[in-house]
Amino acid sequence: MLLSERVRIALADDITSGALGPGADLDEQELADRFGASRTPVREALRHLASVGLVEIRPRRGVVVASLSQDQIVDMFEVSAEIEVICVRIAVNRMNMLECSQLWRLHEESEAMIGNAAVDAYDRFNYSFHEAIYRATHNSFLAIQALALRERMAAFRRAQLRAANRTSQSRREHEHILNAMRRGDGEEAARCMRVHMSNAFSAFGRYLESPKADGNV
Amino acid sequence: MLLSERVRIALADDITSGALGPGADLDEQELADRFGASRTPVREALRHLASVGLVEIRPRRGVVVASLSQDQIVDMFEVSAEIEVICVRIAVNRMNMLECSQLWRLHEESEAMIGNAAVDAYDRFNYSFHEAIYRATHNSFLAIQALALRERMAAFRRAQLRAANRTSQSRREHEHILNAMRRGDGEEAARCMRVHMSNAFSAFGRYLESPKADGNV
DNA sequence: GATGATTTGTACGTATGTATA
DNA sequence: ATATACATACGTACAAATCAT
Repeated sequence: MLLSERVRIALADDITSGALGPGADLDEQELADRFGASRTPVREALRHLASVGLVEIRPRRGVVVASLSQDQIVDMFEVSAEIEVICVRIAVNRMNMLECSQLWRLHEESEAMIGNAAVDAYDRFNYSFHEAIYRATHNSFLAIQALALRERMAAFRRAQLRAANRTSQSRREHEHILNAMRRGDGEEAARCMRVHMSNAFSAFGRYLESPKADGNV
Repeated sequence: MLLSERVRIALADDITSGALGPGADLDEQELADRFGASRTPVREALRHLASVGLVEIRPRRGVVVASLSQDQIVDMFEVSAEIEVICVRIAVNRMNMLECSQLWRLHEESEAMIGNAAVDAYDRFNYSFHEAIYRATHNSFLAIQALALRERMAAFRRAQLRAANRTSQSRREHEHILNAMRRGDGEEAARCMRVHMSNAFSAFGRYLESPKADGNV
């Protein structure tokens, strides 16, 4: 694999996991030293991260981890919800039995992950669950776009999961979605997904208000 | 402005305008000579174009203008249609009177651009028209995403407009959309937009079959 | 406001991996 | 299968701009 790819993946992990918080500046030379590389592949990795919105490049002034205003986050949540609704509606019409059963299996496995102790495990499951829906659309382009947006919002999603009882409620909502999907009721599945996303957003809002609402995240 | 930015914009124009066709290979040194720059900024421009999907980088094997399979194009059209539908539905709920009147003004100006003689002018109008709808959503993130996708599909959109009578039909469809929007009927506007996008796609399909259907575009 | 230090932007050379003969 | 040619990937050096003093 290319060195620039390795750097990019490592940095993306650090950002989406929260190890590198919003606003943290990313010195090219420092990163190069850390990865035992030169500045060239580091630069290419940073440019790529900028194109997917994880970092912000201020020409000749350095690169920082993207920090979004509340308005921007609200906008992203809205788009994210609409995309998820589209995906589930299309998936209902196109998924095959294997894909449907895989979704149920994932859902069943998630039963062991409810509760605030296993938020990280539930977060990973949640990622797989939604990704499975994306794939069930049989539209690769849509799946890639949806996945990219989810990746970009990883930090916020994790935050909302930590709200009180959110994991167990999230799992119940998943079940409603799956039941509608199994019946082939696309409109009902879409409605359930909309509710699911709306609740996630509300939980994120409560999270924002509790610790410190400084307007940026 | 940064040199790499200038190169990127120039190349993006060449690709979306069709001057550089799908599959054309983009030699770093050659481009560097053409722009009077070194390979470094050219490389960064190419990386950026790859991230928005306009070119394809095959590691250590060179960069070519992206050439999409028919399946990929179908997928993109589908996503594009869904995005447009979302935008118009949201726009109906959020646009103000100024934005509404601007849409109508644009629409009226387009009357002079129907017919196959003015396809380029109509294409530019069409871009502005849909962009105005994006902005009327008052969701910057959505507007940016929608615009990026439209840019990426610029070549295909131009192609479908050249189908017989497509401009005049397109304009009529715009009028239906605008009438529903003015009435504040989001669902009807969404339906009209879906029809509009579907017809554009059909026109593109006819275009694909006529000259040479080699599977790639 | 000027000057030095630091960091990015650009240029260029070398090495590595790919494709072709 | 081996070797050769080639373009890219990476490293290094310099130039230019920003910032700190």
